[in-house]
Amino acid sequence: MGSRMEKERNFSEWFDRVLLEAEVLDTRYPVKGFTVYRGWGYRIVRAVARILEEKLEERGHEPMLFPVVIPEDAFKREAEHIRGFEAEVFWITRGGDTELPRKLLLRPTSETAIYPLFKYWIRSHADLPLKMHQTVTIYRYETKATRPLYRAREFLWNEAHTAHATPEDAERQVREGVEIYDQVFQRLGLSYLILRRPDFDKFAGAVYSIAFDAWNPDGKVNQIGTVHNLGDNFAKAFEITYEDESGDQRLVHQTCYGMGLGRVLACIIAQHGDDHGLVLPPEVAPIQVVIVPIPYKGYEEKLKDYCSEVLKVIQGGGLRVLLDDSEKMRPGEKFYHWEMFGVPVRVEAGPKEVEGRLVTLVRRDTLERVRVPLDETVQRIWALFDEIMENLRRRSRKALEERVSEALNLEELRRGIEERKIVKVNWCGDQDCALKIKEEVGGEVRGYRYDVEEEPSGPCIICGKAAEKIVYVSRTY
RNA sequence: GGGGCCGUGGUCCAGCUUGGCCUAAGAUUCCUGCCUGGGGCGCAGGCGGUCGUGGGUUCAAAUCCCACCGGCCCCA
Repeated sequence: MGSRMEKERNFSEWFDRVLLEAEVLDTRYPVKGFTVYRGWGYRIVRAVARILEEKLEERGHEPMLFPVVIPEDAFKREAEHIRGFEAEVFWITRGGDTELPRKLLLRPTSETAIYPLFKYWIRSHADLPLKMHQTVTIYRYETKATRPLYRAREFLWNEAHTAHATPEDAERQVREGVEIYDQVFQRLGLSYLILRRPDFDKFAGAVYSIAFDAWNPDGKVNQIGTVHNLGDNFAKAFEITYEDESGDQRLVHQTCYGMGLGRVLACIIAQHGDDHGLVLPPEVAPIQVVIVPIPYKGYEEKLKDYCSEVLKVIQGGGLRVLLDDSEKMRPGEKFYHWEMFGVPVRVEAGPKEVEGRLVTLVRRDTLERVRVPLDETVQRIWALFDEIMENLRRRSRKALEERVSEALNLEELRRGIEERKIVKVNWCGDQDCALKIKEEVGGEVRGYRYDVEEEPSGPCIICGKAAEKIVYVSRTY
């Protein structure tokens, strides 16, 4: 492809092209809202999932796998929850040509699948806390426009569900959930705001919700994870009780949290990518190092031997490496190719390197090159990985900071949203004022900072009454 | 929920207004061969299309009409 791709100028087009050319997805599957993960994309997603699963299991979450179908009666147990999801449910009403006596639905999230079993598993305080997680696909009949990775009707996520003896322990668990997600996202070099959602926007059935809103080049925030305190709402609906030390039956307190793996992938692509394509954090790159030989007449044999040696050395360093010795592409073409795929480090080896027993290293994030001795190569690559991550993290954080602005009146807010900013405003806490904001400027009140205390700097931007919180307003996916 | 735009070999797209010279043009990709080789090189030859799907109008439809499927954008 000869033409330029400009991420900042036309994000949407850039994104679609990267998905296609870097073989992340094939969006041509002929059903709205359903897409195919191709090898490169799926390997990245699995790497992200692996990091998360490891962390969850370190912290005592047991992996499980629940069925995709939920019976109608279980789904309808918790009133708020139904209200939140009913409009988006895919129903199974027939088997062959038999009408099912009991309708089934495809999970839009798994609370109502899992909690009836929690009731079996939890008998006494000794069974608590109960912590599980699963990585599965979920199904939501989205009525808004679908978008690959950002908003689909089938998507991959990991969800964790926990049950506790006390509200305090559930509170502690919420903090743990936030911490785990924060650590995973930090490892990927992503930047986001951790916001407590306003009550009108919390998860259906929750007491409150916390969300990770990541910045996106087009100015719409990307919700990559949420953590909910469910209180005893579901425990009441599903009669999940335990016997405490004094022999009384008590309701459990629950939490759940979910990470949208497709959205995390979108976030990696959107935050780190550049006009050459993907830029992958080394930890999740399917191939971390690609060796590109630079042939020259009369050097064929020597070069081939040298490249095999380089390959062995790098493999010996525990790196996922590919020697691209195909003759289909010229070196320059290979450079562009592997840059599109986001391979973190390229190793070039030509006549000069053969002579001096050197290699040329090129880092993907800055495209800077450096020539180093072969016997230092492995350690230099590992060091480069650290530098790349540090740079990606710094760049992304700076981009977030530049995207956040403040507004003291509606006009400033409108301008901020038009400029694709995430705008801080004073808010009284009234839902009507939040609705007014959306009507007037098109951005939504996403909530207030969870990890940082922020005092309002003036009255509510809409009604002028005393402000309760500083909230962040942004367009959304 | 409302409005607009779009769908033509793998990809990007011309043709559609004014139906017939369309047996569908071009670029790119892909295949064969030669030549190359430190940033998308060059030459020659070749493969590849139910014009999104279904119906309708017509002597004649990629082109006009209807429905559906899929995609994009804007607004609420």
